[in-house]
Amino acid sequence: MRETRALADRIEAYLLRLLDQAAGMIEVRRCDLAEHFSCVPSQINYVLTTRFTTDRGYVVESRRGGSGYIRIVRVEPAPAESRWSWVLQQIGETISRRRADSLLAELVRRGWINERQAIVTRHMLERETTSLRDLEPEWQDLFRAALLRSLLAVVLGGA
Amino acid sequence: MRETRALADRIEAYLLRLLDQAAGMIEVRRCDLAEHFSCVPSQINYVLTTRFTTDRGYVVESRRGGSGYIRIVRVEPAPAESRWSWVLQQIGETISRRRADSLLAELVRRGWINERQAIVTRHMLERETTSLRDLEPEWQDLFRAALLRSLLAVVLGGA
DNA sequence: GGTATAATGGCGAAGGAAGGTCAAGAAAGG
DNA sequence: CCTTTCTTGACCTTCCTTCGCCATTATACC
Repeated sequence: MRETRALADRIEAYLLRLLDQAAGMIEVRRCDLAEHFSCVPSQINYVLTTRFTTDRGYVVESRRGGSGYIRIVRVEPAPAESRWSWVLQQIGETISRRRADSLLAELVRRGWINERQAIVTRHMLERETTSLRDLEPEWQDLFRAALLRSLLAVVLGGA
Repeated sequence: MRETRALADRIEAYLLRLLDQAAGMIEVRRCDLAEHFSCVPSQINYVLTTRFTTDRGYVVESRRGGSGYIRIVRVEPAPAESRWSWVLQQIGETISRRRADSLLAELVRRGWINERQAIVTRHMLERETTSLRDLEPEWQDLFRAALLRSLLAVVLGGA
């Protein structure tokens, strides 16, 4: 007996429905969900890691131990999917100072961030990268990329 | 019959409420609290050591023996000191994941950032730190501190 | 004043209650 | 077929709760 849709899809749909009803933020218990769908608990993790990713505009937090929980938050305003993925692509795995600067300039030109945000971001990028100047150069570009991704996630995410 | 929230959380909430009512400084008796929540006294110690830490801006003093007490003081930034410099001081040179979580929780409690900002920040911290997991641990804490400084600079408008 | 006793609080180990991770195999899709 | 996606199960980590025993202080009694 084959289900029409994969279990993972049904769990995803269920969580999305809950999110709609609850204004974008829910807390569930992994074991409850697993029981509800008669599956192993780790199936829930699979759904979370494949469906509720940052790229799609979700943040998942959890706590272990007694009365633990899993919290799913839809980040608002959903960082306009295409916009965000474009930015991620521009940043890539590593990014030089020069490329970071020009990317920030481009974001301002497009009106995605304002001048002030660009200035603060540039400043932090510079300041914190040099604070780790003892690190080998290849790590620095990796680090700058991580920093820039995070900063833009916050700025573009309206946080 | 399972409590929705963990006992430790309820005790924390209770103490925070008392602190608010009492302008940031309270004295309680461990045994009274334990009785009030129908738990063993050491549960109180657990709450104190996990919730009312220096990272979150609290100082706990106590005295044993007859008429002993536990005093909890919320440490506010000195008037001359800006929020930003207080935050910088809390972060320090390096910061663990646990301490970062604590600090973010306290910033939310103080109303300096909102829940959503904290969630996104926490998530970025986690995500980007593990993306550099091949780095030696001491660098990771250094990196986390840099990341947290930068993110909060943007969110709080510091820098 | 010294000492015994009662009244506090502190500490660390042990157990329980969640959730997380990883890898192997099955199913589906191309 | 071959690749990708899904599903499961065994084992791990984190957080909470309780318990037993220890340390310190005030006070009553001599």
